[in-house]
Amino acid sequence: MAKAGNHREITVADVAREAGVSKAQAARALGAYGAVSDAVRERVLAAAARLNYRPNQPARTLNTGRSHSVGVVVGDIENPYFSLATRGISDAVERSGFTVVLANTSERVMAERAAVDMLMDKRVDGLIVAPASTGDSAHLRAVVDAGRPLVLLDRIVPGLAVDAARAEIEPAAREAADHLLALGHRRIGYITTADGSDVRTDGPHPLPSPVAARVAGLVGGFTERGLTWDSDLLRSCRHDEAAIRKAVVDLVRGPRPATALIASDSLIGQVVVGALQEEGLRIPDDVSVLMYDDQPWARLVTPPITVVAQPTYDIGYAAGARLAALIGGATNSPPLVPLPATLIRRGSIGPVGGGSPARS
Amino acid sequence: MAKAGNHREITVADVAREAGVSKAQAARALGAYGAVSDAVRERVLAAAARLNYRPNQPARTLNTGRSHSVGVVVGDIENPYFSLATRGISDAVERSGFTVVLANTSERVMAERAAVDMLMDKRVDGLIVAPASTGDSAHLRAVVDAGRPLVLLDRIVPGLAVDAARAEIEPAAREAADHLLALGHRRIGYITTADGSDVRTDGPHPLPSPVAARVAGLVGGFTERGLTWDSDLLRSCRHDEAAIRKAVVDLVRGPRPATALIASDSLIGQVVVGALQEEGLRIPDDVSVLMYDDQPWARLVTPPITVVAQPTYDIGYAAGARLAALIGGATNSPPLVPLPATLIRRGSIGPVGGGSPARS
DNA sequence: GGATTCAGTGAGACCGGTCTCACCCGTGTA
DNA sequence: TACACGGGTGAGACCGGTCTCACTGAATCC
Repeated sequence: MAKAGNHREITVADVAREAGVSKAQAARALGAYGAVSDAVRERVLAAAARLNYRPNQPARTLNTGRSHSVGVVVGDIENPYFSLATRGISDAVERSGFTVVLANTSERVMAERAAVDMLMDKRVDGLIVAPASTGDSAHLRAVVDAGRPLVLLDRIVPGLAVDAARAEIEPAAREAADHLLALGHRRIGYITTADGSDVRTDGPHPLPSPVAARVAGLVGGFTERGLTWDSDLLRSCRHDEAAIRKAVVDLVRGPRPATALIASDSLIGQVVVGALQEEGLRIPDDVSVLMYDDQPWARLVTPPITVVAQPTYDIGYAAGARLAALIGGATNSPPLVPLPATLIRRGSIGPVGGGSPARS
Repeated sequence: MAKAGNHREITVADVAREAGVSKAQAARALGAYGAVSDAVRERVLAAAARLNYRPNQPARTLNTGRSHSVGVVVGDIENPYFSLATRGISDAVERSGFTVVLANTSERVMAERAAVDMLMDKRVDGLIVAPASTGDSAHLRAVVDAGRPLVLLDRIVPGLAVDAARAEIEPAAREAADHLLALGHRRIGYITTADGSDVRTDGPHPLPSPVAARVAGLVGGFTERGLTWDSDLLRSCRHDEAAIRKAVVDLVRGPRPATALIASDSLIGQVVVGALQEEGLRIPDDVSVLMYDDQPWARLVTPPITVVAQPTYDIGYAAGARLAALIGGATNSPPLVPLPATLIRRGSIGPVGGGSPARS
């Protein structure tokens, strides 16, 4: 009585008995493989329908090795970037008959490792991971060593030769930098929540993480003009509203205030815009704002926010489609290419000193 | 060579051989069940670590019947409501060692049925479903008949006696109605994307879907004052931006224009605010706006939007926690109670005719 | 001191499918 | 007519775990 299951599960054996054929034939008819006569197939299918038979996937997985599911490991599903990308992934893989097993990591490498292990134990057919760190990727290497298809999302891991679905950020970042510089901005604050270790403002970026690409575009604009971007203006804070607010205030109220602020994603952008409003600073008269990731609300606020938009859904879809192809063993499927990101000029970037001084 | 798996999987038998014990003992040590001497356990664990053994979950599931995963079926993960609720679910069930298998239905009952079937086939230990329809719930009934724990999210299905994690919408809806009525609004448009069949404006609502609860609160405010809400003002459109825009224009530009608009969720709210801006109508001077579901951007637009906020994350978390308890067979776990929704007054609702006439 | 208990152990059945293999039988071919 | 071929069939091994069961030997009991 402990288990409510007085409904014993219907198995192929039951169906076979009902249809008056062997278990093997019933399985063949139900699994649509091997040779089965029309008469037998019909009888089996009818019996299955009568008994309301449902196949046991884990049993099937056990000896085929295929689970028809893919693992998706993201930092945080409540982040609009990831939820939209996940939708794309989901749409793509479901077309190929896969289901999505989701894991959040809260951007913690330890949680990511645990999630990857668990998904591997579940024998997912493939994995899509938005790696929390560019270093510390032994668990990802283990995935490819085990021969399980892996596609990265949004971020690249140096030295890990796997496909990555992402946007080509740097040109748009550069365009945005040019836009700001042309309007006289020199003190441009950059606010991100990535770990400091992920961002390098020095030296070349052979395999940049998306944040590094954003920063690289900015730096490129400065250097081309013989200027240097003051890297003190880079604020890498905890993913925490108060920390972001503090960074904003620091940047715009400091001794040498920033005249423009770049938010590394839309979650940060929300806080930046809110903090500026609370500080009584007008956009773009007092402070110009650029946000990464377009969101519907960016057009709704006053002024509408200038953004660098990524085709997030498409990135997710491409990741899912590519993974499905890899699982299918399709060697002819083209590898992933970065999708273009575009600068959308709206009203949140204006000339330096466009308004009356905010203070003093 | 077709299969890349030259790395044959390590099994308990391999570990047993390596440790010099029987398969049964190795399994017991690894699975932490049964009686095992310290010496054997130590040897087995060491051997497992040496061979880098990982358990095969599907095999485990096959004969325990437990997959340690729960299915989550939502309309659309890219909807902020669902992505936040999913995060809550995920956090809750992961605490109990479950992983989340996600399925989007695009609010189509057919897709929902297919998703539920697939998840049942995968032998998920329990299911959380945001049902697309209040009717047509045979597939959900089948879940409970099969003895598999089920928790509904956000919506209720009449006649289906299962827990539902949701907000108590009606009081807040009523408060919002009173707020609008007190400011003189009589022509209040309501825009939703639910199927028309889900909304009843007539008769009692013993088990209302959330949309019905929202409408019921509105209607209640009218009837208490001896007024009637003109149900022509209810627009139930396809989930499609153009359709929503058209509904907005119809309502505010018709022969007897609405003076206030209620958006049934934040996705609709975005479109409503955008459409109003494009129409050159000022909020709240020309049209007042109420939105369901608070979103960070609602505070950012000018004026900030008055909303009915739900504790979405908590609703998801409660659903996940309850499901985990049900799976664990905990009969002492309290059933779910609706969480309070609250009206947050910001600046988007004003008196009727607060501004100069918009036209004519 | 003999009976009882019980932790510890290994053999092997079992979960519900898939798949190999041997076999049957009707047809086409030499 | 003898033989090869191949679709259709059933018995049973197998996937990788769990779990029952019988058995051992040491500790406990009377």
